[in-house]
Amino acid sequence: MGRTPCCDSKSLKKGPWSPEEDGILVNYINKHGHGSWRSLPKLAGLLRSGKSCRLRWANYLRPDIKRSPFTVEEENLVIQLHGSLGNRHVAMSEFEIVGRTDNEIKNLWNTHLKKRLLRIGLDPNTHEPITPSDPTTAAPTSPANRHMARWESARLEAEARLSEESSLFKSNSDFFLRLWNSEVGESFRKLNKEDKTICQSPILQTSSSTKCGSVSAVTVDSCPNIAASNQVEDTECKSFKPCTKDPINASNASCSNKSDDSSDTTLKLLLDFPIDNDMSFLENVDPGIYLTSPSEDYL
DNA sequence: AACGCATCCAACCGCCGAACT
DNA sequence: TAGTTCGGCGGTTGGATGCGT
Repeated sequence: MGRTPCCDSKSLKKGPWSPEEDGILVNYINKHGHGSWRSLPKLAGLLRSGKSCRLRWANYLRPDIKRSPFTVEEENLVIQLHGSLGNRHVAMSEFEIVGRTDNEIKNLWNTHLKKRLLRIGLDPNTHEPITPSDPTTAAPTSPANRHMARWESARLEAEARLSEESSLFKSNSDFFLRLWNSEVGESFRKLNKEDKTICQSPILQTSSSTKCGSVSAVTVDSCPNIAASNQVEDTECKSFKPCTKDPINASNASCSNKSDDSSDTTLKLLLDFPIDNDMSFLENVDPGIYLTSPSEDYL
């Protein structure tokens, strides 16, 4: 019973890839496509596991990978998306951040962005300001830091929104085609077909850290207009507060049992995203604190 | 120059669901 | 249907490199 093993794993090579191996893999895939990763190493003449070949190709050799450093816009987008998607780096890389691998995004998050959030007083897991009552987090939460945290949240929110709006209007048809073909579209299709709540969809079930109830509260906090106008009354996911500034969240907005939700609604939610962020909290604040604001002090 | 520490990132590991026999 | 492998994902590791003392 069961499949036969593809090869003797003991004879497989591990560790860094040599340029020769890279060349063999690239040539083979260019000629034949990767096909079955399981049989690729044998057919290509590599002493590697199919898994290793797939990783090498996906994370390094693929021709559409950007090798340049992350831009500030990309970094901000990653932070923003992390608030919505959690650690679903693959979804970020495939859907939103073109040319970046999930591994790159993962590394960026773990080495830079997590620390950046901590430094401005935000919990990287929840994206909420760290409270003094939380004994596991030692970051200071002085009034100045809290202002900085909210300031940074609002700034990231606005930048991500502008970025997405611009890409949305640049290629509307392409955007919605991608949206429909993505997990989001699949969720809509399943929703209509099975009359189930999207909270039970594989998209959300597979998310380890951002299941239905853990969409970024900071996002909502920093755009109260949305929290008030777009918050979905939720029977399945008690704490779900979608901030529908992005397609993913737009889909999450159907987290209620309203199975008649449609892409029209999603589009409306997207387009209804308020232009004005509530920056009133910046009033009555000593302007001096912005001299060391995060935007001037990128880590 | 030598050392220790911090950071980066490619690659591996472990797990899970799908696919296969 | 059961047992096994495959493919894919998120988490983690460890060697290479940079930087400060």
